[in-house]
Amino acid sequence: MTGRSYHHGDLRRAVLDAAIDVITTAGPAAISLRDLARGAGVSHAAPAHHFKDKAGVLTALAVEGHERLAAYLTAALEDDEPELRELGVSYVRFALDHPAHFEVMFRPDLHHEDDPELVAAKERIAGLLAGGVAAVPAERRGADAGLAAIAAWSLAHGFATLWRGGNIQRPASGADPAEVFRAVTGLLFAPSGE
Amino acid sequence: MTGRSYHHGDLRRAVLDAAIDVITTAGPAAISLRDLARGAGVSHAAPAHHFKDKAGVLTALAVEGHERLAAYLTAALEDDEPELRELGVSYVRFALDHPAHFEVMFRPDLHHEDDPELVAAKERIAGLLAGGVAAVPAERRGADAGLAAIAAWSLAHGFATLWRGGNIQRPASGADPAEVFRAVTGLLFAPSGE
DNA sequence: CGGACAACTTGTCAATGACTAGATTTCGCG
DNA sequence: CGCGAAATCTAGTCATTGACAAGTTGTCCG
Repeated sequence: MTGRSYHHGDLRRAVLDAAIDVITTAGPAAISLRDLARGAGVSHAAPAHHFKDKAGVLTALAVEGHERLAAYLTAALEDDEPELRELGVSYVRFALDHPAHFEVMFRPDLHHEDDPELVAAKERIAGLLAGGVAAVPAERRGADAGLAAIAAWSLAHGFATLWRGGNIQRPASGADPAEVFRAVTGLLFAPSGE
Repeated sequence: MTGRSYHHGDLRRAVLDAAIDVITTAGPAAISLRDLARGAGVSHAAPAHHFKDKAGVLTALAVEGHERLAAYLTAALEDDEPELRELGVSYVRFALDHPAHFEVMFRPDLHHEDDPELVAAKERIAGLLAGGVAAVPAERRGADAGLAAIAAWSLAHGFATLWRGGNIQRPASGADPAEVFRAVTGLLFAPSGE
């Protein structure tokens, strides 16, 4: 090894990390393959060898995001007595912890929609959510588990999205959004007391 | 008037409509100012006079979207005995009727965030939602109206977003998403029967 | 050691966003 | 009515970008 020469070592990860940075601070519209290449110290065409396209980079990010989300959700489900609420809280936490991934994951126009890895990752998430909801006792989630899954996912996803966009006026400044979300779920899933 | 000559007549609207078309079919990442100009039959720099920027076009679209959404929501609130559920259904219907607007409205990185018109339009929506929720009898929405508003908004927004992204497996193919959403709200807001 | 393969570079091309200067038209206002 | 200012649009330019092609360097395996 003659110092950093021809081969980068792990260009793929370097590009992904740089993309995460840019997206986090300036949004997905601001990424430029050439800029990512510059940041990694390689030529402008190097990234194309790992991700065929610009969309390829974002597709890879989306896949990675789904994988990380899966980790969050499985952690919440590993609890002895999994609660629907905690599943949602995990979802929200993921969105806040990994904003760049979250940003790209649900933007089909930015990536290769039919990428097999992406499709598989999406299915895994859907399965995790459906399974997690179904595991909750029917008295606490209604008769239709499928509908309950849609409700839970919608609530968590909407909350995370709106919060990130600054559309939700924070009840108490500096409040932990995940805690706010917890309060919201309490309101919805147990309106008759608790 | 010597036929269509120098002045277009309503270039602003023509550009916006063209943008709506492109976004609807290919997403916001696919718009190009020059392309929009071509579609309107004007020179490549003409749009810049109505919308300073590319972001300016999207900002205008976001403002317009908020205005249309406000119309949907006020219509739902004009009911004699406004129901929280119908407010949500209106929200979902708007998202499905005007996908391009909806797509842009919650994407801060695409427009000029501090545009006064945009800020005002956003505040109007937030006010409508908060007011609509507060008008619902406290027994049917819990004690904390602010929290209820967040819940309702999150649910409707998440559902609309996920549906549009194809993340929700349609319970019955061809089902009206707004009806599915109605079922979802029934599940959440009245879990103890109804 | 030799060739196949992967990783990277250099060069190129059309397209784009933004900017400038100038042409044409409309409109306010005396 | 008429003139000048402002609005609208055109034409030209520049740096940047994504994609592609062809060549270079390094690695690995038989």
